[in-house]
Amino acid sequence: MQQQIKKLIIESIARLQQNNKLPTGLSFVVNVDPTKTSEHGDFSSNIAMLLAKNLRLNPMGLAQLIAAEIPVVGIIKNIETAKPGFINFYLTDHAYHEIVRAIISAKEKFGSSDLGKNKMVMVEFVSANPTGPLHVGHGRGAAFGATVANLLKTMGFKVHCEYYVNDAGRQMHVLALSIWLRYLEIDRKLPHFPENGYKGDYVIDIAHKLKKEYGEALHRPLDFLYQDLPADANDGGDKDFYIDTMIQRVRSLLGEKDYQLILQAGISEILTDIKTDLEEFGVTFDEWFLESHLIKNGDVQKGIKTLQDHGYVYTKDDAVWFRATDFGDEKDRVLTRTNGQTTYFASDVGYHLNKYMRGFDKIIDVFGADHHGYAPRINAFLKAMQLDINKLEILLVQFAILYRGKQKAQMSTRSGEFVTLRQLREEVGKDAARFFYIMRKNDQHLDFDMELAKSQSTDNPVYYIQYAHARICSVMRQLEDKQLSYDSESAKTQLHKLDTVHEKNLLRRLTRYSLILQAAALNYEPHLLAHYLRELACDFHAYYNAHQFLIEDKELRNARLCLIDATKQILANGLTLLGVLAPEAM
RNA sequence: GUGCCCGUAGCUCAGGUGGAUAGAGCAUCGGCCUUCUAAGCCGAGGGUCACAGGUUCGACUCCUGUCGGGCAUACCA
Repeated sequence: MQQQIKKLIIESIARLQQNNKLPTGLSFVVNVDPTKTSEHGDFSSNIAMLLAKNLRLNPMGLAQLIAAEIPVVGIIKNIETAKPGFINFYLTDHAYHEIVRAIISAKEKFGSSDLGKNKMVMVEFVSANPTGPLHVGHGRGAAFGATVANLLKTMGFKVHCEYYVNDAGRQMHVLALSIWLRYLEIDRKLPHFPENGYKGDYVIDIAHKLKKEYGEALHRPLDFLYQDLPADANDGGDKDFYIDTMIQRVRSLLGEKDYQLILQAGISEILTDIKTDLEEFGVTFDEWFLESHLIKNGDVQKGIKTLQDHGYVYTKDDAVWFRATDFGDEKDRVLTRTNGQTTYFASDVGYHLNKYMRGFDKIIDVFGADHHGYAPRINAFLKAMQLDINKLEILLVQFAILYRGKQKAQMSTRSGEFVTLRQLREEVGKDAARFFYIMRKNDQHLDFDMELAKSQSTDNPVYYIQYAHARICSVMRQLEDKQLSYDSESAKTQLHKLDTVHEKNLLRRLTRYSLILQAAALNYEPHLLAHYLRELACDFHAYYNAHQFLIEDKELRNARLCLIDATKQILANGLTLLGVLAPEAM
């Protein structure tokens, strides 16, 4: 409808130019916006004010000139000009009814479009290190990424969801060490657990599984391990040096075969846990991409070598550096460390190279906010490789701060004191969690109040929306009890019966759905949809309280039921995109 | 110190590429269940859009500065 109105305006201006009422050769962009209040009609354009500026004309006069050239036919019921120079368009009732009919016939497909033209989009999200269960911070990335992916799919993009598994870095060794020490602790007391080790209970669980499977086969004499160890942090030493020394000793003590066995067992346990956790959260991936795979298949080295060939690499202090500062980063970045090992950044260079090679039209990285310093680095690399920077979209998800009432819940993977995503789901439920996570803009801090999410009351927007859906289902269920009928076919021609304020509001709201969906998808802003659904539910609840649907008047009953049927459909469509159930009864 | 994000009602937040009288929800106060689910509805109060300049027909929105908060500034991932 917006497009139609835009076209009408452009045609009007063209006619004015032909009649020499306006100069030719103007360049302008026509804006047509939905109005905030129905007093200003349904859509409004500021074109007259924009043109008046360049032409030095009176905006109001120009608005009237343009408006007078637009025929009042088709979807247009009326055109008015207002104060500074707005042109306001009023739609015919027929245009509104058309939307209802479209919803009823398109059903769950309503709102989707082919805007994406089957372009391939990769969305990489969550990508939490496989060193422990997902916590509530990861949950936000999961909900956000999954919803963005859903939205893009309905816009006709081909979406590929990917989880990048950092299974190759130092933290994996820390994990292996932590597991092995816990394994030993089952049978004996150890002098000290590393400050920087993973202290969560899940490590102990994995240790017990190893014990069950391998018995004491992984035991080793410990004299060597604890002999002349450097001091740990609790003794005023360096916790990294302490744990690295220990890892080295454990590797030689266990032998590479047994060491890898422990490490792989750890990764696979944790990864399986993450996978089922996300599945239960309604989040699935097309691919779990391993960092180790990237190293094995040579993509990391390939990335470094290409940079080298272009002369963007130098050696300093026996380390290999990328000249990131030449491409807008604040400092140069190490690719290969003095000890010969490649950095996380080197892996990411390889990974992004790999992503670009796979031929996606758009690549979206959803990062936690703590990675925001990372964007310039990646961009520097892309520029150096002369890859299209605009293909990559880095979306930052700010932290979710968990509240239990007014009490803040702190989290840290190392200390083992954190609220996991699983705990959150068990406490507030999947629906509330999914909704709360995307309720706020992604670059906004999120105060997640668990008490509120749990409460089954007015305060809770999830229930408010779901309740609207359930209410409509309930009405439909009671048709038979009351020995009434609903003829959806003839209802389509009886919509003119809808003329109350509540009905107009609801119709108006329904016409906005497609626009909101498009904005939410193309700007990666799922919160727009969440807010819209709340407003739609609000319009419905008001309508419900003001009027009866199951009434004697057959035509009016048909029309009203048709309207709430369409409302139900949009509620269901929207909730589904957000990963929230639309219950038939509550 | 430098970079990024943020500052809107008592609280939590919306306010596409500048638009009309700055909006929701919670909380507060006052009403509505012999009628389709009261997990609901109706009404009221509540604001120097952090502050100061600038750009223009018009600024919560864009620019500059100041103040305040968060995050980041590794040869960790």
